[in-house]
Amino acid sequence: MKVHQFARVDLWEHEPSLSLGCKRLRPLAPKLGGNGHSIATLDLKCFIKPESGPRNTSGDRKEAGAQQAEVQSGGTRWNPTQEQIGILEMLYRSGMRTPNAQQIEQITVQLSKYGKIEGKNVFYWFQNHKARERQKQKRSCLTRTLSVGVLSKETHEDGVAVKEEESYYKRKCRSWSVQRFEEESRSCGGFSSTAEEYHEGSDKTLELFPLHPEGR
Amino acid sequence: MKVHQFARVDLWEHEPSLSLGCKRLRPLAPKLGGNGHSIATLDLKCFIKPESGPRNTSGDRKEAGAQQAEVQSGGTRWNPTQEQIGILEMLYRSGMRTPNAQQIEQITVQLSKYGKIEGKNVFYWFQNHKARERQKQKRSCLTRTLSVGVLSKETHEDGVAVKEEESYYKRKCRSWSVQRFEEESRSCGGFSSTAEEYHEGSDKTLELFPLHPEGR
DNA sequence: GCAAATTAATGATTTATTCAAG
DNA sequence: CTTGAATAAATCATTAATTTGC
Repeated sequence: MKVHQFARVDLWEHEPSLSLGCKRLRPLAPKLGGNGHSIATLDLKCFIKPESGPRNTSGDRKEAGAQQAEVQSGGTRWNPTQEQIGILEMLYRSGMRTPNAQQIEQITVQLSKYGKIEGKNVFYWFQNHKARERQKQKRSCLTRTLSVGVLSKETHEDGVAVKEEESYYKRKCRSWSVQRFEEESRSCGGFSSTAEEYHEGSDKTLELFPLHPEGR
Repeated sequence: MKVHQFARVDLWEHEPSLSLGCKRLRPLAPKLGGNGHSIATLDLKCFIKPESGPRNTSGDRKEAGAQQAEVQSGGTRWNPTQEQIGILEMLYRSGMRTPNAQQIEQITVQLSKYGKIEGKNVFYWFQNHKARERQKQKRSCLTRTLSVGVLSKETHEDGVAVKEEESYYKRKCRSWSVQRFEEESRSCGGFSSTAEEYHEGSDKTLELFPLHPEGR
């Protein structure tokens, strides 16, 4: 293990312009742009832009010079339109789970036709949808203690073949009475029919994009 | 390999335009002063740029000399230099825990003087450092049931809770038969996951940045 | 001493939880 | 109650340390 020893670095020595505080900060252009940067083999959220934070109810202080973006319709959280949701669900059903940066970008571009939207919304949507789907499964599985046992085909949870050794789940007890189901849940019939997600033999591996390389 | 076919929705009909969402609009005003919650404006990773793909560097084993930073280029993972680590730790000690986008950007700019680095590295560093600090605390707390606090010297695992983890790791058989004991102990009082802030002593009066309000 | 074999750290991602707007 | 947003925990993967046989 290394022992860090630092040599009195003089932080912020130059660049007075970065005057910390809530003063003014220079634009700081995003670094990408230098050389060939369009490879994009991976990676994701580059979409959560600074700001968009909830605005302070008592006075939304924006510092001077802030050209503040387009009105954002309220500035709160994204409120997806039906079209947007429809498309997202379709993508989800088709197997997409964790879109990478470019995919998110593309999706965002498309969805923006139907309403205001940012990349991070897309990113979060997939995160949440995936998580809640899983959650629902678990709960469902628990509720009806079915022992299907048959379908352990393990759906492609991720659009990509899940080569997980399965048996990863071993989360601890949570609020729901679940817990002891932890072990079982993933094998609880690779997604029983309750949810409307997968259904229909769409081999889900249809993938609209080359999904994330994802070494795992 | 599978051939991707896609759904009927004619998504992606046009060209991507590739402009990456990461646009930084408003400067963002720290919410601080708010009441109980509202994470102010934290938002983060807008730094993981698409690219930086892992590059297989056959060979290129760098000699572990006194210093090896700088070139780095290889393309694998970030390998912080001592200076970088020093600065990061200093910031951490001064109270910074979850820097927002701008802060990350600034830090990155500064740290790049000492070696190649990207914003996401900074982001991850804080995430990991914070998490591991907590983890260590927990472990420590568990090990010695006392709460004398202070000292936080080291980790003498007296076998109290150190052995259990065998079962926790059902990784694929790695070569190592490790048994790392990183685990829970949720019962370790005084350390709920929603704990406020974990300040180890230093009463950061220093604040290089407007510290994150950190509501939670 | 040295390099392969192990082990400990820790960078990078994904998943689970939490919070609160609507 | 649903779900967008954000954070924390878990976990995967690679690299530096360290140990070990020569």
